[in-house]
Amino acid sequence: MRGLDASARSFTERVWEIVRAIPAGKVLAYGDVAMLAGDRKAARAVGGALRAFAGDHDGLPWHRVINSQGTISFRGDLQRANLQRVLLLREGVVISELGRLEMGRFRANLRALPCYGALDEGLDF
DNA sequence: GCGGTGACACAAA
DNA sequence: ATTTGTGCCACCG
Repeated sequence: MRGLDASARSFTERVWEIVRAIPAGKVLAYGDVAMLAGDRKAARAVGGALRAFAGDHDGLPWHRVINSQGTISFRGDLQRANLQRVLLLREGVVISELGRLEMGRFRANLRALPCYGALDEGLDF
């Protein structure tokens, strides 16, 4: 297996590393990040990891992470949602008027990203 | 250690 | 296609 050592860093740090590796113009679902981070079911915690980042050092393309339905998660923060939409459009990501994008076309290649033992859970992709 | 919280996912209705 | 309910996890009091 090509999984890295998950215990090397905290879940949050793993999330940051993975998100940092998402190429411009591509996106990933929270669930995808969770899987790569080694926890298939921790999609929700991924949001927390990015929340914790809020405002910190730039360089983390947090806007490239959306929900599995191909839409931006509002969760009450319209400010952030708008910014995220603009940043994605700026990278060439096509978003419909309903705020949805084609995952099949803009989803980043999982095999090209850091992976923390996701395969141990019997998953493959 | 326990219980709430939240940028989620998925199945069911 | 939409709306609910339920499961799951890391963080923070």
